[in-house]
Amino acid sequence: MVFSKLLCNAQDGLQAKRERRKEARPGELLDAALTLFVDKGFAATRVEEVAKLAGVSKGTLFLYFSSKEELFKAVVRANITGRFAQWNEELENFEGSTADMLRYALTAWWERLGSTQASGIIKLMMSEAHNFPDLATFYQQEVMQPGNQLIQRLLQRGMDRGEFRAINMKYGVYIVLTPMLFLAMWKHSMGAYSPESTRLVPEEYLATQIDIILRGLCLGDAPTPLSST
Amino acid sequence: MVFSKLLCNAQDGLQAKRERRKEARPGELLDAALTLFVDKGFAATRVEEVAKLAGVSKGTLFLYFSSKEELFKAVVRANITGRFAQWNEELENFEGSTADMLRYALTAWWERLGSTQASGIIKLMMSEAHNFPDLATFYQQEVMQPGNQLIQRLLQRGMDRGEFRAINMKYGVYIVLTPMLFLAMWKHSMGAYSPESTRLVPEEYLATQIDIILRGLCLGDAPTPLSST
DNA sequence: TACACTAATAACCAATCAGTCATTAATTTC
DNA sequence: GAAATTAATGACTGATTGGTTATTAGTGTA
Repeated sequence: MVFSKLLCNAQDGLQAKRERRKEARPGELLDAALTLFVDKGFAATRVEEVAKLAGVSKGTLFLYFSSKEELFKAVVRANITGRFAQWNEELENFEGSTADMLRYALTAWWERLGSTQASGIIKLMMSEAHNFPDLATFYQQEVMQPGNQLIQRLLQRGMDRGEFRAINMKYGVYIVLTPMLFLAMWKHSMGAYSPESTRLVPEEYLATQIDIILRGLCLGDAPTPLSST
Repeated sequence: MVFSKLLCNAQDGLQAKRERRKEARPGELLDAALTLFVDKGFAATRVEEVAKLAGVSKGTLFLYFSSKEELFKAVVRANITGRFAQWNEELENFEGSTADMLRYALTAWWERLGSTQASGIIKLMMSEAHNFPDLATFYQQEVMQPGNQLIQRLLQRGMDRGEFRAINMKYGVYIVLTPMLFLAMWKHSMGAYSPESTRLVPEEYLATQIDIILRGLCLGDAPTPLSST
């Protein structure tokens, strides 16, 4: 995070000395853009605000990014793509039960992505996908697809080892995906407006969801009343 | 739906005769606004487009709605608020098991809201809540809060009758809420960009989720490996 | 210190768009 | 069928903002 520097630049009103820092600018602009896009959405964010938060003029921003949309794409690329390598490896070498593996995967997701600013990008994508088809396609290929495969391998392991019951793989993936996406969305939208009594603590929410999923997924007789209508 | 009329008005280029229809205008404008807001989001929708789709001029729109934001509020009011009366009553008088009641509630939600244009409003609220605080508050009070209570009563019934195991009520509500919100979001965002092989069929998705939830919620021993890390 | 190079700026432009209002015309009344 | 009423219009305004460019100034070199 280059943020203390950023804020410093932006703050002092008295004609901050004009600095030439060709290397640092793109990263600082990207950080500023992430913050504002996450906070206000794509359309509502003004490029001039981004520039200001990064401590440069609007003209400078366009020196490094050819348009607002390119800036957006760069933010996504910088923050999400490429996280999967480490994750894949970790799970590849996981030793314990698949139930524990699922717990680990979801918890790690929360700690490394969900609880950080990066989760705002997920919300952003869900919110603006429809208005930026090419970005949606990019995100689908770079993020959703690898994520899907990762979850799928996890579930397959559980079934292969006789820990999980056999379920339709497609919807199994969504079972795991759903609480993650919900959490990322909720945190950045209605969550802020729910009254104290119903306010969600992310870690507790995740724990509950994991518990339900595992009860529903693991082998064993289905409990009491499961008659279909 | 007043839509055939709408489209007809909007279509024929040759100077459609100026009509005075004070009663019909608001409803037609509301329908047009719903369509465009759902399709493009609040910020990206131009009031002039709404007017055009409704077959009137922009000036006429402002004759019936004092601002774009008021128009948005009116759309929410017309499409979501007030659905709860019928629903509450139906569930109040429900006879069968609580598992069946949950199945019924979620299926009914899908048929009456989720599968219609109205689900777009849910997506819209999640997407733009942060930028329109007063609207978010309104939605929280008029939609989220009654919905919460409805689910809570359902879960309480299950526990009171010894069908569900005792769980923390707050997170129990989110267990039921999550798949609904996910479905509404997904359908209007990334869903359109996922490849055929992972494309979700809403009814099947819901059925899977209900199954998992009920296995996780209903009484009975927790299946095989549930050791915590 | 003078010069060359280019990072950074700020004034500017063109387009967009929510909201207004004087004017027009459909309908009702007498 | 003329006058009165008001639904509907569309040209206009003012504010905003993405993007451009001529100018300014920091930095390294000789």
